[in-house]
Amino acid sequence: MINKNKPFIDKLRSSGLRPTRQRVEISKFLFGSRKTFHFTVDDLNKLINSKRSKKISLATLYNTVHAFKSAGHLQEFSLENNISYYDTNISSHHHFYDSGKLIDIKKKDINFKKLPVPPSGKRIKNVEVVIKLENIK
Amino acid sequence: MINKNKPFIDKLRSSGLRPTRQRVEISKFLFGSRKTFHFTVDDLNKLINSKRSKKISLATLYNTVHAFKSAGHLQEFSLENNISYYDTNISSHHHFYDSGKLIDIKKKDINFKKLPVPPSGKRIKNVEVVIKLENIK
DNA sequence: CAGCTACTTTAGAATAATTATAAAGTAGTT
DNA sequence: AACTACTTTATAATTATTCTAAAGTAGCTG
Repeated sequence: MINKNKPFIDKLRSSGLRPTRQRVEISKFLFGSRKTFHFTVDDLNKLINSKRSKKISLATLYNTVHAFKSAGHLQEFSLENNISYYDTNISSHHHFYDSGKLIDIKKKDINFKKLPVPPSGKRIKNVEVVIKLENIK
Repeated sequence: MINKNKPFIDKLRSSGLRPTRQRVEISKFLFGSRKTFHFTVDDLNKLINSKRSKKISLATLYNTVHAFKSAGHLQEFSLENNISYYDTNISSHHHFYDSGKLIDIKKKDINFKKLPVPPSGKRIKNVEVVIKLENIK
């Protein structure tokens, strides 16, 4: 019973975060399924707080998402609408982007024939590809 | 004398925009040099309005930048900080991104060996690559 | 060129995502 | 059980952007 939360508690502990009720709940929500997904803090607020009697404050959602990002459990990115999107898929991969919606592209589905040399003193941290789509009329 | 503004006036007219004093000034600032660059509306505000007695209002800067974007004279994109960046280089190209700064990568410096097939009914509008850099320690 | 009309500019208010604040609560240690 | 540092929370503050509506202007048209 209490064991059901163990992996989430461990994940928090190993990231230097105390396993509070709120963090465990958010953790389960974000990492409890094999499926990865994209979300905004507003999504998270609606999805987590609609089904629970004890609401988690927006500030805590922000705090926790930032903590997870710093710990490397989430990837952040921003689209044209200037809202932060988060991705529970932290393996290197790419995206289709079509009218506000994101679709994952597996890393192996994009290969480079040629990449530029970074400026001196710098090295490549990661490569992000966004393929914008439009309707075929 | 008045001719100096002709190319900017023409550019505005051909985009269906009336050549107002404000638009011509902004146009000269953005497109008056051979060098392309990246900027935010806040940058534009500081750079344009610091050197002029007749200030251009922020609302006009936003309006004009949006109009130029719609006309295809500017490219918009967003980074992690949820601010809109604009690029006066509208040819297809890519970017290095390093601690808030952007460096252009020529299109020819990135080639793909493999790209994914878009979902049905959709086609690729464009492909944007951002290469994040880090310091070599 | 006077007058008209639709398009522009503008100051300021409104909005929305995010961050800051500081008081109350809690985890983990002693 | 008590203590302390870390957390949560409601709320205020901040910031980029958009909206509003009134005043100004460009480009006809007669």
